[in-house]
Amino acid sequence: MDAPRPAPLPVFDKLAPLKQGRVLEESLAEFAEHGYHQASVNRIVARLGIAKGSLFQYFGNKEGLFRHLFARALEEIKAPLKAIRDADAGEPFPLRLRRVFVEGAAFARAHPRIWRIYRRMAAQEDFPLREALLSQLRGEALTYFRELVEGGQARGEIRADLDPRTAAFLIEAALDRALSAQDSPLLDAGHGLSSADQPLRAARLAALADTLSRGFCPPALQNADTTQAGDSHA
Amino acid sequence: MDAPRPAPLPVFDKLAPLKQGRVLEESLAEFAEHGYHQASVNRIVARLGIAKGSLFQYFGNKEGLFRHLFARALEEIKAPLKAIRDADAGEPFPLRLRRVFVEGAAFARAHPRIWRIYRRMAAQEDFPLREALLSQLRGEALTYFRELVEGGQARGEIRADLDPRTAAFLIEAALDRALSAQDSPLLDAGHGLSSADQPLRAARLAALADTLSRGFCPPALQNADTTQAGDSHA
Amino acid sequence: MDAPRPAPLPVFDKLAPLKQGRVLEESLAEFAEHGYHQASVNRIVARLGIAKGSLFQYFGNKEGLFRHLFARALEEIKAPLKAIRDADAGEPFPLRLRRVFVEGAAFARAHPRIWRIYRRMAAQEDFPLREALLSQLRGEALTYFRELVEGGQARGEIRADLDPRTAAFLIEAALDRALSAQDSPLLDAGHGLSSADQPLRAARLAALADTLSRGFCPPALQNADTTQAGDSHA
Amino acid sequence: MDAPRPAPLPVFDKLAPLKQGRVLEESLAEFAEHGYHQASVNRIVARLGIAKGSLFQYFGNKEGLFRHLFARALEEIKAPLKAIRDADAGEPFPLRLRRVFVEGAAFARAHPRIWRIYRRMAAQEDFPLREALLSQLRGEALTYFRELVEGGQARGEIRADLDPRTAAFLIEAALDRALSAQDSPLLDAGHGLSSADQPLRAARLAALADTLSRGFCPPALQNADTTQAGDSHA
DNA sequence: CATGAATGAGTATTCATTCAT
DNA sequence: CATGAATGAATACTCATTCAT
Repeated sequence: MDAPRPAPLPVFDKLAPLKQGRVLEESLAEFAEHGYHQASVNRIVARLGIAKGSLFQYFGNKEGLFRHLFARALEEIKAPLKAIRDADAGEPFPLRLRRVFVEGAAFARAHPRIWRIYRRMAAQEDFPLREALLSQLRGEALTYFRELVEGGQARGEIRADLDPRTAAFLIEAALDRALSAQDSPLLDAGHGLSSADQPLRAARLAALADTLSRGFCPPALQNADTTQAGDSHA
Repeated sequence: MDAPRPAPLPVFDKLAPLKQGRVLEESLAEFAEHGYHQASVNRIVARLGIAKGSLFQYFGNKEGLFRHLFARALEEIKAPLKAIRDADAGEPFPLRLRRVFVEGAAFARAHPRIWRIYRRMAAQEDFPLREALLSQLRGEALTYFRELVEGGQARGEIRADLDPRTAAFLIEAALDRALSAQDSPLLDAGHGLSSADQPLRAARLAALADTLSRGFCPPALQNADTTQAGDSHA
Repeated sequence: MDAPRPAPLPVFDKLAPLKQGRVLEESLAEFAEHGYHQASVNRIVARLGIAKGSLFQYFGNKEGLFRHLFARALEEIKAPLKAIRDADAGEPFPLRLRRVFVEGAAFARAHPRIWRIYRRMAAQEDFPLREALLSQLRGEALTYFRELVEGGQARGEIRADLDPRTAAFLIEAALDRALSAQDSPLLDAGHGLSSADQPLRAARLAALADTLSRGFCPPALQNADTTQAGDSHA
Repeated sequence: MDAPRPAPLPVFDKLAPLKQGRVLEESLAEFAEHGYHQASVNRIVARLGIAKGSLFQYFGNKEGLFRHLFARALEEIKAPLKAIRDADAGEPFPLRLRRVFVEGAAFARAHPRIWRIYRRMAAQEDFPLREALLSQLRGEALTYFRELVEGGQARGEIRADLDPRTAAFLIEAALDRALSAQDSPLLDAGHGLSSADQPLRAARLAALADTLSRGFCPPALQNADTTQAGDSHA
């Protein structure tokens, strides 16, 4: 379960990139729809129309498939995430936080299957890679949020006595829930994040970010409202 | 044989309460450890040292066991949760929010298996009862938080232009993550909530609540700090 | 399977006759509906609202129940069957054969559950008692039919060169199928025996008997038609 | 996974014909010996010495196996049955009826397991395919018999006032019982059809056919005995 | 290197039978 | 003597994994 197999998978890499793509696509879909244990190798090869043995030749076993899959997915994700991260270095904190929510939501919408797998992994103890990936991903996110906060403090936009880790924790919690609510009306519970109405969603995301921001700002800045509108919504 | 089996399970109720307790304990543990699908009836009866048939005589089938389990758990939970809810009606909002976090955390610590099952249900699409329970539980929580906020607004402790739903959403997100972080260092990521140090945990919880509160308060009240200490921690 | 247990069942006999009756009724129904193996002791006790252990105390086991059941059923049946047998000793053969069909059909209609069990027993190799009961019942029937035929021969109503066993075989085959067709449209296949129209059924039964009779009669009697009408039917 | 699985079973068809044969043989035997519900997939794979999963890979499930089995059996049967049907179109009715009995009996002897399964299906209400197959098979048989009779009527060999359906019903009943009697002394009850003595069996079959024929013929033909011998037997 | 038939330990579930109360 | 909880071998069925072709 936590055995070796960091194998470089020479077999799969030699495949036609087109086929590689299809394999990864369908596998990703299966894991997103059913989670790790409930995902069925039989179903994957059926979707793909390839031999069952091939998948095992490519990846050794189910876990190998998942590891490879997720590793590849992470690579594809890194660039856009880094882009979000670096794009707005100079702007004031509340705007940056808004952007984090809005772009984070856009990202989750753009990669719904990866997002779903990530959510399942976070809640399910027996996912392979859970430990490694969770600590890495979350670590990066928290570090980023902390730096965001610390930057704000350096510029006096955030009160100095706020522990950046506390702020980062809240940001991450709110963002995670907001993104989850997006594709599950049950989790959204009427808040509007799972609505099909894009402007409404944007407004709700902004409201969340702004309300958090307010909690972080020094009293002096409280009136200087960075948010033009209030956040009442239909 | 072809009924939907909402039956009142007369068999199990007649068992010696001691045995009932053991059965519920071990089953709860199995579901908490493995989730619904991965939980094994075989393993449960092995843990219990009883015959396979017995469990089916008690609950009809796996889903019946789970439903019974969860129904019982909910009943046991209701009272303490209501107690938290009603205890502090007269106090100022920030104190009430703190209490929500502290008591919520105490509750999750006291019922770690129920909490785990709940988290799995929220993330896993194919849990039985998921829809019903999630909408009920979350609905109640959000309603409570909203009323908390609206009460604060009525007393001028919270700015009037804050949408109570936004506030409730943030509270719920933060609380949920805080409670999850408690029993999983991975989710905690060094924040201190999964630490064995109870005062530290309490301080961290308070810090989360206070930082949220601050975001909700009107500017006038920002200085009247309800939290004596800052929230820096080792 | 062919073990002892001819036991006199002292326990069951001491029960209140009313309860005895219910037990036999419901058991008979279960075996008629599901056959021997598919019949469920669980279901029987559920129908009866008695303890599972009781049934085993009464009859030892499932097979014991069935044996007792069937024995009792046979006893109840004997009298009416004998009545049919003896009622018409003086009449001409064709009339007697008609009566056999009509009264046989009436009997099967009056005791549908016993008839069904009998049919299942005849086709299913692993019914308990199959051997004993089948050879007894069929033996009696064939003997009766043979005597019927021999009586007819003695009176010159049936040609002398007809082997009575052949005739008896045909009668039994036709009767058995006619009775079976009565409660199964599939077996009837549009012939009218499973119809709700009683006169039609009677006509069809008579037609069957008469056509057989004709095959048995000596040429001289062929014109003296005992059947007023032909047998065309809607 | 949720389809009704009318699937063409690509797996089994690719097996070595020798193995295919063994699988079908043993399965057929199991169903013939025990009927549908009492037949055990475990037992079948044990007989075959193959893994349990294999059978399910071939046929999907127990019912799929049975359906395939029966479909194959029907195909193998069709040709010889049609041969019987068409062989003797020009001959007089009594000879044709004899041939039906003799060849029918030969057929049942050649395919005893199929015959047994058929009998069980007819008596057991909950066989898969029962309705479809019974109505089809019996329909075809009755139609054939009716045409046989109508042909006889057209040529004046059978009296015009005989309802062909009545005649067909009797033929089918007698034939069915005769075939059943062949492999069960119990059903035969000393008539000679289950005897090992082939000429005796043939004589008894002929006697049954002839006696029926006689019942169908017009008076004028009664003396013109198509059967050289009477039908007395040892 | 692709194939896909073979595997068998695993799953949930049933049910006649026993026996302590 | 009635009770009904306990039993466990039986059932049909699944699925990741292997390996001969």
